Amino acid sequence: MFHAVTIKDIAKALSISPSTVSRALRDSHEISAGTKTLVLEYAKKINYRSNPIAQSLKNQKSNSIGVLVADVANSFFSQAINGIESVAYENGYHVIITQSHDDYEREVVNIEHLVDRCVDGLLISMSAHTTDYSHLTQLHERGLPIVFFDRIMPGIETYQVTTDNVNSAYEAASLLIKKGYSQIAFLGNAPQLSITSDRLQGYTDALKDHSLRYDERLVRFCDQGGRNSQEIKNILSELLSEPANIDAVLIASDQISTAAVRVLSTFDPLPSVTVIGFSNSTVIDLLSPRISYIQQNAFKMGQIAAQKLITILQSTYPIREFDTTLLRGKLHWRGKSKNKLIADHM
Amino acid sequence: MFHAVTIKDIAKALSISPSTVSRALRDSHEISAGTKTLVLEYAKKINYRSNPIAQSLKNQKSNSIGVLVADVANSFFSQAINGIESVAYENGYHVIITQSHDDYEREVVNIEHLVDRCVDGLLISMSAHTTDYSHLTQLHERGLPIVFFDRIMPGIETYQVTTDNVNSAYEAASLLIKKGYSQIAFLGNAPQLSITSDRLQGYTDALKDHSLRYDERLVRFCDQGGRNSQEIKNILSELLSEPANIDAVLIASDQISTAAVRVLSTFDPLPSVTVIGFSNSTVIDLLSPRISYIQQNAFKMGQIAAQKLITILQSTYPIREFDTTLLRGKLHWRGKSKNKLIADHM
DNA sequence: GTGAAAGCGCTAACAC
DNA sequence: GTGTTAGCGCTTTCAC
Repeated sequence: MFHAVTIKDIAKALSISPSTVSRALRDSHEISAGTKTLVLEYAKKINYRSNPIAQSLKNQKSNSIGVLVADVANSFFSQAINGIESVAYENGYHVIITQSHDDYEREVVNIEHLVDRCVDGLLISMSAHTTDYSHLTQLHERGLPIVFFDRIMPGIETYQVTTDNVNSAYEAASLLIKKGYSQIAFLGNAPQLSITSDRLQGYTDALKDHSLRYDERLVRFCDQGGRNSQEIKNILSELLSEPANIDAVLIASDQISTAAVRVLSTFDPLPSVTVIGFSNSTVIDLLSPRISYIQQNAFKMGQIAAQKLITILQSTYPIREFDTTLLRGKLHWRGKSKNKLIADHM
Repeated sequence: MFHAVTIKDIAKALSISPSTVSRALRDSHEISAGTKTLVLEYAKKINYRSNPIAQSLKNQKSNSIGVLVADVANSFFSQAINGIESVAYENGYHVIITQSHDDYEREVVNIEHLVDRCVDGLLISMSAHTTDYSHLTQLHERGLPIVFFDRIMPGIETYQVTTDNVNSAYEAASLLIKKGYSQIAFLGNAPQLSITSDRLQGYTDALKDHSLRYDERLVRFCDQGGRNSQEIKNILSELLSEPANIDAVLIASDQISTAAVRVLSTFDPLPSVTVIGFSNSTVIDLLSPRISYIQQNAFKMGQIAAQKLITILQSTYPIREFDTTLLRGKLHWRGKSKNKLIADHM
C-alpha cells in the first residue's frame, strides 16, 4: 500500500496536532486561514493523499456504490455502466461492478461481497434466474439503499429506473401489424423478469388493439437467455414451420436478439421472417440478416439510477416517496412491408 | 454500513477475548479445537461477517486489484475482464474496474484513484493517447505490482500478457497476399500503442517476405481510434481512390474494424475492398459488408494477467525474472480471392 | 492456549 | 482556533 505520508507526519513536521491537520485538510470553518494554507501547501508539497480505508472505517461509509448486472459484455449494460460511472465519479463515489451472469447463486454471493465491502448503496439489475428476492428485501429492510434499474423489482419501496417496456413493445408489435404481419411470435428471456413480462404485456396489448388473436403457442421464453443458441434454434425452427408458421417475431432481450440473427443466418434458405428485437449492440444496424430494433437509452438509465441512489445516500432525512422512471425506447425499422417480403428476400 | 456484529460482540457473548475470537476465525494453530468450533458455530449462527475495511487498515492491504482498460463496452475488454474476474475471485481478490476512454488524463486520474483505494496491484491496458509513462514507472519503482496486458509497455520490468500481434498481423497480411491482393493498406490506432506497432511490424514483414513494396501512403493511424467515424470515412475514401487505390485493408484495432464496416456500408456502390481486422465482437461474423477477422483470446489473456499479478502479490520473496506471455490470435477468413472479387460483389 | 494492549490512519466530541 | 483523547474493527506482539 502506498500511503507513505499520513496526517501524523504532517502534524509532526508542522508541530501541530493531527486533528488540526485533519480539520484543515477538510476545510473546516474552525481552522484559521493561516493554518489552512500552511497545511495545504505542505500536504501538496509532500504529495499527501488521504487514506480512504481509514476514513471508511471511521466514518462507517465507503463512498462506493456496488453495481450488479448480468454481464458487462452486454452492450446495454456496459453503456449503463458508463452512465453510472459518470455520475458516481462526479459525486465522489467509487463504482464496484459485479456480474451475475444471470445466475441466482452468483447474484447472492456478489451482493454479499458488495455489502461486505461496505458499499454505501446498491444499483441492481436482477439476474434472469432470480425468483427468490429475500436477499434483497432483507438488505432493504435493514436500511441499505438500493436502486433498481432495467430489470426492476416491483413490490419494493425504492427508486426504479427502466425503459417504458410496455409501450416500446406495443409500438414494435403495432408497427409489425401495420406493415401487414399477422403471425407474430414473442421471444423472451425468463418470464419472471420485469423486462420480459412488461414487453409481453405490450405485445398482447397491441394484438388486442388491432383485433389479432393472442396465440399462446407463439409466445416463448428462452431459459438460457441467448447463451445457448441451440435452444433458440429449436424454438425458431418450430415457430417457422407448421402449425405456427410465423411471419414476424418480437424479441424481448438483447442477447436473444443477436443470437436469433445468428441462428437465422444458418438457415438455408433464409426464412421469410421479419425480426424486431430489443438491442443496444453498436453494430445491430450492420447485421445480416437484417433486424429492426428497439434501442434503450442505457447510458441515461445508468445516470439516472446513480443519481437516484446518490440522492438517497446524501439525503439527511429518510426518503419515503419513491418514483419509477420510465425512459423512452427508440424504434428503428429496417424491415419491409409484408407484401414486399418475398421479393426482398430473393 | 452493515456490520452489526463484530468480533467484540462474539467475544462478549462467549466470554472470551477478542484476540482469541480473531485467531479462531482465522483458524490459527494456537487455538484449541474446542474454542474454534465454539467460535465458528456462534459466528455462523449470528451471521458474523468480517469487516474487510478494518482488515485492510490493519494489514495494509486491501485484497483488491485495480484494472484499467480503455472501455468496458469494447468486447475485447469485457471478455478480458471476465477472465480477470474469474481468477481474482477464485483467489479471494476483488476487482475494481476503471476506464480511460483512451484519454491520458483520465488514465492518470483513475490510476491515482485506484492507488488511493489501496489496491494491492494493478492490471493495465494502456490508453491510446498515453505517451508519458512516468505515472506508471513511478508506482512501479515504489514497488506497486503492475501487470500489463493487451496494450503493453516495453521497457518496464514486469509481467506482460498480450496477443502475438506481430505474427497475427503477419498471417493476416500474408493470407491477403496469397489470395491475390497487392494494394493492401494498414489502418491502426495511435502509433505509440504496442498493439499498433507490433501489428504494423507483422504487416511490413509480410509485404517484404512476399516481395511486395512497402508504401507508406497506405499506412494510416486513426487518432480517434474509431470513435470518430468521419475520420475513418476520410481515410478510407482516400485509400479507395487514386493514387492509393487499395484492394484490401488490414485493420489493427477492434473499434476501427467495426467502425470501418459501418463506413463502408454507407458507400454506394459498395467498394471492392477486402477487409480483415482485429475484432472480438461476438457478432463480427454477421456483419455486412463482410469482414474477415483476427480474434484474440481475451478471456484467457485476462486470466493469465490476473494470475501473474496474484503470483507477485503472493510471492514471499521479490520476483526478479518476468516473462512476456504471447497468446495466439485466431484468423477467420470470410473473404474471396481477388480474381473472384468483382463477381462476388454483384 | 488465551488475554491485554497497542496501533493501522483518520475523525470528532470535548476540552481549553 | 487548536490540542487531547478515544475509538472505528481488526490483528498481533507480548505476556502469562
